[in-house]
Amino acid sequence: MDAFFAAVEVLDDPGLRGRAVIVGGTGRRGVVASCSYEARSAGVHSAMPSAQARRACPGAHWRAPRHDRYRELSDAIHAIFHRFTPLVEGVSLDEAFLDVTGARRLFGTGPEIAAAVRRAVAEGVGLTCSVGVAPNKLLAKLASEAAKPRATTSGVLSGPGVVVVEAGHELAFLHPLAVTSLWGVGPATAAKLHRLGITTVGSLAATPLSVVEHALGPAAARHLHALASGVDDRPVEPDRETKSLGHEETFGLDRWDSDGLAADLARMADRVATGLRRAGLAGRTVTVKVRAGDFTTRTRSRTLPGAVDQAVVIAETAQALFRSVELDRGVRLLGVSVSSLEVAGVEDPPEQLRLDLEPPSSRPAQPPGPAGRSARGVGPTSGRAHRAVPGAALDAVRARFGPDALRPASSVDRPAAGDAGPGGSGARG
DNA sequence: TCTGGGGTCCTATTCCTA
DNA sequence: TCTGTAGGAATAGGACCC
Repeated sequence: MDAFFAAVEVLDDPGLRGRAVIVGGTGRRGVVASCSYEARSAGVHSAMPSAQARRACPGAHWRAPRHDRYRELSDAIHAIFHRFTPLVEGVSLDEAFLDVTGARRLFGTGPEIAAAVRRAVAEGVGLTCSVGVAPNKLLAKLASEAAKPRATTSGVLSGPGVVVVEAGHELAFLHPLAVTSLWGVGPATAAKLHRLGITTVGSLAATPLSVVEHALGPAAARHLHALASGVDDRPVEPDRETKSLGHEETFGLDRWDSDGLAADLARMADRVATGLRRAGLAGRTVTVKVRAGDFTTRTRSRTLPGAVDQAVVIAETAQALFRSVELDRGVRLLGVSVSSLEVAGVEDPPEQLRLDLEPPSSRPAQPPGPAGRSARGVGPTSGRAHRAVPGAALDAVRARFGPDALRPASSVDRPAAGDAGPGGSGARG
C-alpha cells in the first residue's frame, strides 16, 4: 500500500487530499509512523522524530495513529488478495506477498493479475497500492518499491503502479540499485559494506563471498550475497507462526519511580496476557526491556518451567527481572514480552484466580524448579502452565463491562501509563 | 530538548549437564 | 570422586523490518 496510514487518514477525511499529512506521535518523544507523499516532498520520512518533522514541514496536518482502523482496512485488503490466491503472506498491515503461480490459468499473466489486484483494492477500499511482479520475493519487493509514487523536492511524481521484472532481466534490474535496497541491509550493515567499497547490489555480488563473510559473519554474508545475485528461494508462507508477543511504552519523561514502574509492568503484563489468550497462545520465556535515559537498552529474560498466559505470573516474573536492572540513568522505555510460544492447551486443570500481585514471601512455598535454574531466584517457578480459566474469566468480564472493568489493583488510583504518558500522549487511569 | 512500537532473526556468551 | 570437555539451552544484545 502507498503511504498506508496517511492514505487511510485521507480516505476518512477527504479534505486532506493533496495535503501534507503526517501520522505519528505528537508528544515530545513521538516519531513519524507514516506520511503522505506531499509531506515526503518536504523531507519528512517514516521514523523521523516528530520534532524534526514539524520543523521540516510546519504546515503539515498531524493525525494520531489509529491502528484498529488500519487493521480493519488491512483485513479487507487481505480478503481481496485471497480472491486471487490462497498463498498470501502478510508481511505487515500494508504489505503482502502473493504467490500467483497457480492462479494464472484463472486470472491471466502475472502483470494482468497485478493490474486486477490494484483495481480490486481501489474499488473495494478506495486505496491505491503498488505491485511488483517477479520470480521471487526479493525482486517482487524491490519491483513494488519501483512502482510507487516518488516524492521530489519539486513535487510528487506518480509511479507506474506495476513494475514487472521479467525472467532473464533480474540482474539488470537488481545490480544498479543501492546495496541498502536489499532486505536486511540497514545502517550498520551498510556502513560495514561501504568500508569495503560496496555501495551497489552489483558491487556486492562481484565481491568474493569470503571478503563479505569477514565483514558480516557467515550467515548474513551468505544470505546477502545470494540476494545480490538474484537468488532468493524463500517461499511465500501463508501461515507464519507468531514467535513472540509483547508491549512496550516510551515515557514522555525519564522515570525513576521503581514502584510506579513495577505497577506499569503489571499493566503491560496484563495487556500481553490478554493478547496471548486472544491468540490462543501461551509462552515460557518472559523478557523485560528497559531503555535508559541515555538510550542504552537492557533486556533480562527468564524461561519458566511451563507456558503461561496469566497476567499475574507474567507480571511477577517481569517485576523480578526488572528489580535486577540498575536504574541509575532513569527509565525512558519499559516493555514486557513473552516468547517460546505454544498453542495454549485446555487440558490443564484450572487454577484459583488471583486478582493481584502479592509479595512472593507471603505466598505458599512454590514447588522446587529443576535443579540449578530455580536457584538463580528470579520470579515464580511453578511446575506447570498457568493458563486458560482465570484469564478467560477476566476476558469475559471485560467483554461484558469494558476493557477497564478489571485492572491490576496496583495500577488503580494512579495514572495508567506513567507521569507523562507513553509518547507524551497523556495519562489514563 | 533526535531516536515509537511490534515484531524476527542472528551472534556471542554463559550456564548446565552428561 | 574429581576434572575437563562438548553440546545444548538459556540469556543478552543488536540489527533490521514496516
